[in-house]
Amino acid sequence: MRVTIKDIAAICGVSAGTVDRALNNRSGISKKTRNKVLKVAEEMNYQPDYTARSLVMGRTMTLGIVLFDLYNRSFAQLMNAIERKARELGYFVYITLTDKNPENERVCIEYLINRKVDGIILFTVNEGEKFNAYLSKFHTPIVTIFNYISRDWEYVGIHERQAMKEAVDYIISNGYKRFIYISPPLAYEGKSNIYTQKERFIGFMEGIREGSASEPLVIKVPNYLEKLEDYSFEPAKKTAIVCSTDLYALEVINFLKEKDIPIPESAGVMGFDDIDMLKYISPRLTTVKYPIAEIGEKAVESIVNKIEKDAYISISLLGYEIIKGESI
Amino acid sequence: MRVTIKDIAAICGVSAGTVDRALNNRSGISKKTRNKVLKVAEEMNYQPDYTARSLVMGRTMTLGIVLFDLYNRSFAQLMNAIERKARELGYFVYITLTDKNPENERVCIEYLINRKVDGIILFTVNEGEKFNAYLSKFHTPIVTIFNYISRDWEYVGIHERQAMKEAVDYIISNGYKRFIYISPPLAYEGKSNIYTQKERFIGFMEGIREGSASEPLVIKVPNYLEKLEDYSFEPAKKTAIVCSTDLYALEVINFLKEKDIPIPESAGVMGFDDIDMLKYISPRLTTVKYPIAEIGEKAVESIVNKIEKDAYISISLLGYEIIKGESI
DNA sequence: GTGAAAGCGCTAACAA
DNA sequence: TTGTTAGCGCTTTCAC
Repeated sequence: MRVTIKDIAAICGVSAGTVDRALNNRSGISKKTRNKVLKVAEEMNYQPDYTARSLVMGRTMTLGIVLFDLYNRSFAQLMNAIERKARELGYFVYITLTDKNPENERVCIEYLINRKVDGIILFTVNEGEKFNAYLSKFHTPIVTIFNYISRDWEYVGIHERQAMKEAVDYIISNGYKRFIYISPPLAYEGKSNIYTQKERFIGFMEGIREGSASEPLVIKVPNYLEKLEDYSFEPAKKTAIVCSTDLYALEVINFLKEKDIPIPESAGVMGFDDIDMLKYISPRLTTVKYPIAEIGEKAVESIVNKIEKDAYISISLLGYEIIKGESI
Repeated sequence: MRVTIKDIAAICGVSAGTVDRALNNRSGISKKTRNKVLKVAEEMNYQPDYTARSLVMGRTMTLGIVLFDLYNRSFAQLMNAIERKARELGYFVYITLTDKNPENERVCIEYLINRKVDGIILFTVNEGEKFNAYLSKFHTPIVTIFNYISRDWEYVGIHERQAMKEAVDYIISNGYKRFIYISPPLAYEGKSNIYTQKERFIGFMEGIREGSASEPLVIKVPNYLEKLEDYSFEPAKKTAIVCSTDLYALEVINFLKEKDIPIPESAGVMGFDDIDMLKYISPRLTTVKYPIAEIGEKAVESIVNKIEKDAYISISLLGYEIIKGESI
């Protein structure tokens, strides 16, 4: 069996309370006893039982992370940053993946709550009043990232809308007149939280209007490449294909290459996210970069502050940058 | 405060034991009482406290995962598979990242042990007798993936050596006479567990010998691209650059493109891993594919079986496949 | 400075 | 069928 404080107490001829005082650096114990206890604990390779401690303390030093998967965007980098920062602050990380299933997400949240996580970092696919009320029930600190829910929850992200608008400005300044916008997630409007995607789209439309560009073709279907089949790409009427994430942009690039449509002469391509794989792909994709690791770190810092000092660290929206590649 | 079984017991006018029987579907309780308890629990939105249950049951229904990071190879896919399978079997997943730091890895393992995870899936960077003994101390089920430790621990992986040998056979059959092998991790020999990388290298050398190819240039340094600077790549003496992972191969491809060295005419490139990003990169990299998700699933199944039925499901090495791209 | 005792929320063995 | 009791390993309060 594992060594417990009782075992140590028996060997040292002291009480469990005293062992606790020694082990956890509490006051009201003599140097001599402390050293003796510490030495025995060391010798016996004592390892504290956190489940017991959690029960009595009511906290677990654990953060729960809810993502829909690890494929998309730069989630791997995000998780890396979260895990590192969390452990730096003494916390452990439960990760749960929801597969973009709203109901599944609630299951995940309840699992985390029941395991008494001290806080949750949530990239939700749920939305609305009802969900908001649902979250409130738990009285657990929650920080949302990417998909916004409401003012009730701390939010860490970037100014998606403005970033996309600026991207459009940049494209227009490069002489593009016609636009295609690709964002399949927009089809989930009303069914799932697509805040981030909607913001990007709004920013896109703002840019189009202010730049007096002609009415864009907006594609919201999963088989978006098929919709490009009939489109006539010609150098004379430069078309920019704006994609709401890099992964769509990469598919589009593959599509254009297959059709021998020159990039960026006949068709320009714009991405969003600046995933790290881009450096291996030519032409270098023009895209929007934002500090993904920082989002993770800030989220952790904020929630830990809430846990320990009962106040979130309010984060203003983080910066972004247009990466000027060869595809526009 | 949270609703506890005591609250429910008081309201229903029964004892805590009875509530427990109802909630956990145990025998020895009348239908009537059970329904009443269930109804009240539902109404009060009772949520069980797993920390308490864990303490008394001595298990947490949690698996700990130890990886060095999420950047490399197809770890995102691996984690996805592990998380999904684990939750399917009723387990939750703690993820810890070690940054390839052996000492850090031990800290992670102890954290997991102290949090009483029921089992650990370990992609270790440690090795040797001492580490083996260290792990034995914990009496916790462990399944190792990728980096092998010893017969003491269940292992899930592929036949790396044979896969690489077959890759070399394939390259030789394509008329390559000269070889360069790139594997910077080999420099950590003796300092860190590089089993997987060593196996691949051994397989490579076996292939070279059996194919009677000339002595290869083996590069084990981090700045491996510099070592290629002086090499003369010519169509007349076709050289194959074999990389121990796709990421090195992608860097090499970028390098060759920059130097205008035609692929595969003057230099062929071989990767290993078949990371999903390859489909966006041209030329299509020739590489070795293996079922990464299956590795995760099998590891989970095996360890859960050990936890619940005290026997690992022994996994024979999983299959692999040479993906014939355009780079060889 | 130290010990004794109560209790965190739940499970399980034993009585009734 | 149900209640009672005794913990799981730790923290914390209150005596001494």
